[in-house]
Amino acid sequence: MQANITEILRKHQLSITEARKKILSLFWETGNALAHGDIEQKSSEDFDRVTIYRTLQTFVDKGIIHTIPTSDNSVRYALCKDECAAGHHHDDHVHFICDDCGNTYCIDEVSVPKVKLPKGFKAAQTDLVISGTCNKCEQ
Amino acid sequence: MQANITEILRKHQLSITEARKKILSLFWETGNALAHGDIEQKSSEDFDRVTIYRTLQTFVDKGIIHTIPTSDNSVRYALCKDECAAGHHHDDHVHFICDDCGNTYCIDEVSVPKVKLPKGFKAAQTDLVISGTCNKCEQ
DNA sequence: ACAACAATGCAACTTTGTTGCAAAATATTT
DNA sequence: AAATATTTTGCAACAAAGTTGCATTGTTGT
Repeated sequence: MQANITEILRKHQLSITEARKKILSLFWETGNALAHGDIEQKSSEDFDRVTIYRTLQTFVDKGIIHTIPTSDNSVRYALCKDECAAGHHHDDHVHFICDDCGNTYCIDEVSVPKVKLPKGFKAAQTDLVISGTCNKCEQ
Repeated sequence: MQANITEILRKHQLSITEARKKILSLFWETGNALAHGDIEQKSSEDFDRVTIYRTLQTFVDKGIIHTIPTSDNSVRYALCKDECAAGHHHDDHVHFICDDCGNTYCIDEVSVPKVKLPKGFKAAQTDLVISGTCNKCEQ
């Protein structure tokens, strides 16, 4: 696993640093998406806020993580599938944000349906974000 | 038109104030969605920042406008259709954000497709946000 | 081990969003 | 139409989020 993480960094031509290893492993451990604030809480003793900003930006640029739009001004980030590369995101799955626990999931099983846009509109990226109650909060 | 705006406010049991009239008319004039920042730019001489925050929040609560999630920490707002009421938003249309000009459109012609979620997940709201090139920026 | 390069931390700053409270505006009552 | 009650606004002060430049530290390749 630890080997796995350095491998990912290497594959994307990033130098192996403590901050990057730690932040990347956070994504692996938690499984679901993280907001900047989440990461800051879980590693504020280890790293400066600025480093987190820059690391997340780097990961997005390199196609290691992708952003998930939200309506509450707290963009979430989640690991990309292997097909994503620098500048080419292919995260065509549904994202689910639980109103209860706040967790954000990538629903890989469901893919985003193709949508026909009016004349002149060209889609580059499609984001389907569903909010509601997740399977853990549901009784 | 001006009559129209006060009518909308009255219909939602809001007192008629300069700030609300101005902000609401901004939405009518521009046609497409506005971020808080946009409104601040277009009316900073007339109103305090705080008033804009509160007014937008009030409009969302009352079902006059709805939010559009984004990946850049700048939630946009757009006018709701008539069916929306306090606490009950029914904005099941697609949103389009142009990467070029930054404009955000409500694509009323296209409605958000129903999605089947894994067991235990219950959808409360579904947002389909497409980014790319709009019909004005497309040559 | 060394030089070249990249990443980090720090400080200072800008922007964005929030809260309490007094003043002003709007609505309601008589 | 004036007086009262209620709501909204502006201000100030603050908190949180995000950015930038630069010196220091860490990483990489030879």
